[in-house]
Amino acid sequence: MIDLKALRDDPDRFRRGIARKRASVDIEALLAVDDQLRAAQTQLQGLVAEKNQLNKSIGQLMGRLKKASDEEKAEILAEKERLQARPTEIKAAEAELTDTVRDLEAKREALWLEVPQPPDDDVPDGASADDNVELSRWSPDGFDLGQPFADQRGFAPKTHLELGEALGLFDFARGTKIAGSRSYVMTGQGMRLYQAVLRLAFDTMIDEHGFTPLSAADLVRHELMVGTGFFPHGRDQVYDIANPTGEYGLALTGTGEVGLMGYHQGEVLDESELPKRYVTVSTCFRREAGAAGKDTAGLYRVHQFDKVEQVVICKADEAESRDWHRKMIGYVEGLLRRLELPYRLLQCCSGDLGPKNADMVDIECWMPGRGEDGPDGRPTGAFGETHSASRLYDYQCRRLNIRYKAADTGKNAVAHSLNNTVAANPRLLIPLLEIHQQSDGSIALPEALRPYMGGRERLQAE
RNA sequence: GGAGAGGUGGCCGAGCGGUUUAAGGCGCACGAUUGGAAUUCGUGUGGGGCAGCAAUGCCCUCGUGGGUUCGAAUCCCACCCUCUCCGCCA
Repeated sequence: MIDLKALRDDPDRFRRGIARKRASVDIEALLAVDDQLRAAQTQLQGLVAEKNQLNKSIGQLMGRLKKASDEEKAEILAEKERLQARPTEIKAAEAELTDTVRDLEAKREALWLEVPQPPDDDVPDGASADDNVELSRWSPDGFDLGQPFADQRGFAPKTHLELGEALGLFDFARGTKIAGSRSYVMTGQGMRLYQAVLRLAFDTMIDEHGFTPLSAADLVRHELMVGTGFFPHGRDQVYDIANPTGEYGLALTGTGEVGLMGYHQGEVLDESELPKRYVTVSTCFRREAGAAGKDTAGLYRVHQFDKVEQVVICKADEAESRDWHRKMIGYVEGLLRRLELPYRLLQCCSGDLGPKNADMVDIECWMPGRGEDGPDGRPTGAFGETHSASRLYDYQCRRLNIRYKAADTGKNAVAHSLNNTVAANPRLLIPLLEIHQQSDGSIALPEALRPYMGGRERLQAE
């Protein structure tokens, strides 16, 4: 939700933002409704003020009634009759105006919610993910992203599906018995690896980066889904449990961000408490509506998964927001390096940002078993998105009503928020298995994971 | 699931149709007193919105929404939420 005052002051900035995001939102209609609404409000308030004044007089008059003599009482009551004529008159006009105001408020709200956060000026312009810009890439010693896997390692890579089946790490056939398409069972050392990656990611955020671990609910009120910006747009991606008795139901969250941001919903924090840095590991649920037939095989796109997520709530300062964004991306880079996984940073273009973001950087890991098939009928490898770092400024905190008392002015200000994946499984297991596979079909485990794997150095058929 | 209690400002708490622009207290801020402090005294102290260059004025807000009334924290209806006890339960 954008700042309406900012829109009034500089509508052009928002017009540009809408064009850059390839959105179609009627700013002119919003501005017009806003003008009408404020005029009506002013008029209504004048009427109510007059009514209140008169009623106050009546109140004072009636206060004298108790001590009054009989003839004074008659006078007072007659005076009251006379005085209450005008308030009665105002009431009728007021009712009509109130309807107008409510109607305009609803219209304004609907248009207002549609206005996306303008992308930052340094976000490259573009229509879709195809226009995203690679910022950097990294790969561990001994792996060259410019060379085919087979050429540098001396054998053709297997896909994570083939590896997992051979090593007994997961089971799709039985998974679908339990939960239908896009479901899976992590088995044996596969389940252990799954947890090892999450634990490494989680512990690193706490011990090395000072984040506060939280466990908030994954089943949350609709109100919070609206506040975090996943409702109403995106509702079709959510497993939603309508409440048969009340206005609000519950929904299963698609990311830990929802619970973490909901923690401070409606609060006024003190500036000295900021920044708030939270990390959680949560189960995420996504319908993947509209993705039918896409990435159906394997662990890439599933309905239920687990994710370590980081969130920062900081003061309303662009430089500080930008600084946190870099840091939060840096934490992930550190983790991926420790996991010895080749990756690249991708600057999302304006058209790929979504309504909430001023800026978004995706991190993609190299997955040798993904991508188009080569001449030998085997996949040639491709980058696949594993992380997404969002910078939202005050857009989300305004919806959630998360504010803080500014130390210098003493005024309340809407805070800024950011979020980024730390590790999402099972997807991150794809590059992990595919990159670290050996010619004998075993998986060499990066050193950082070994303590979480009972000291094992590799996974092999047992 | 059964039974009951309750939602008032940062917190505690009074009010139960009109002199309430929500008493009183605590906390907090500023000021006075003091050599400095404690004490004491004084002043101020929620949020949202509209108008205005501003000072300021006004409107809304006593869980939420509706109703009765000239007038609602107070009366009526519906809903939401919280707590306690019993039952069930990882």
